[in-house]
Amino acid sequence: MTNRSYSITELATDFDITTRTIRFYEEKGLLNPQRKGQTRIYSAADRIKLKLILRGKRLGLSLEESKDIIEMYQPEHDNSPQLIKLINKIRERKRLLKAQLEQQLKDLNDMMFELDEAEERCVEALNDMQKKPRKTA
Amino acid sequence: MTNRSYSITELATDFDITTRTIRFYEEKGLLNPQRKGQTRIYSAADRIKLKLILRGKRLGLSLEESKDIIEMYQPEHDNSPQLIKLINKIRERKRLLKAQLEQQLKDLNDMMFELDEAEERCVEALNDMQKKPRKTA
DNA sequence: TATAACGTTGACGTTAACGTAAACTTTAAA
DNA sequence: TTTAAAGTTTACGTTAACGTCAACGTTATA
Repeated sequence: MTNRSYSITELATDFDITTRTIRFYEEKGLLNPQRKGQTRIYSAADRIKLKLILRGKRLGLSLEESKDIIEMYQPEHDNSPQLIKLINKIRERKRLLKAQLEQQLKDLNDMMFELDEAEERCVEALNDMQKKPRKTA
Repeated sequence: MTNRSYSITELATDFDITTRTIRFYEEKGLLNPQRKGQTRIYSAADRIKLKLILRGKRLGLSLEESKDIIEMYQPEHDNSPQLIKLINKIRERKRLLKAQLEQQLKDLNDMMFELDEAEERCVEALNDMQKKPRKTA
């Protein structure tokens, strides 16, 4: 299933990006669609790769990092030393992601708290202005 | 307390950034340290602003957005319409941050899960290679 | 007094991630 | 058969967030 193929504009509208962006990702080696003549034909796998790239972006990864991660999903496991290196790479990446998320959670909590405080201060200032009649001294 | 002041290199080493970066933030209107002659003198408040900027960066905010947020903390609440606008701005920002975090949490969970799978596949492939003697056909 | 150590202001350079425009081909429909 | 809709390559432009000089001023200390 999901063995259909996609045109470049189809993917672009699906993911709300431009065709230029998709071609750019190919330029950078993140995608390698088949060709029918000149025209690019995207498979279901290509579509998934695109999804991975965009997800990476949302997480603050660079295209290079996303490329790295994509390559982890399709190991050319020729020999065991290569496999071991890949496993370590995956584990390291997981560590990085985890640390990053924990920091972001903390940052976001702090920021939310401070925005709450700021809002409160504003509301109180408003109330004070409503009580006291004028101050247009 | 914390009423001491800081030199630019002091702040730079504290936050592990360059002095150029700090001056750049000033250029963009995010900081406005006092001067003693030509030399910049940073207050505790300036230091906090810097912290806010860097936290914003970690959360994926642009400098413009961080600037916006910083301005929320120090309202020039001249009149109530202004205050009301600020309150709405704060609430909108909170909504944005919340939505963003939820997406990131989901993205990160997904990615972790998939990396776990990838790792497992690798480990299994390794085991298979260890059992079977050779395949150097 | 000279020579570091730290500060300053330009001003041009760099990188990532695309945007934009020109010039061209292929396919399908009027 | 022309024209419109998608596709292509090539190449230069753009923006954010700094990096990297160069040229200069101010302490302070050997």
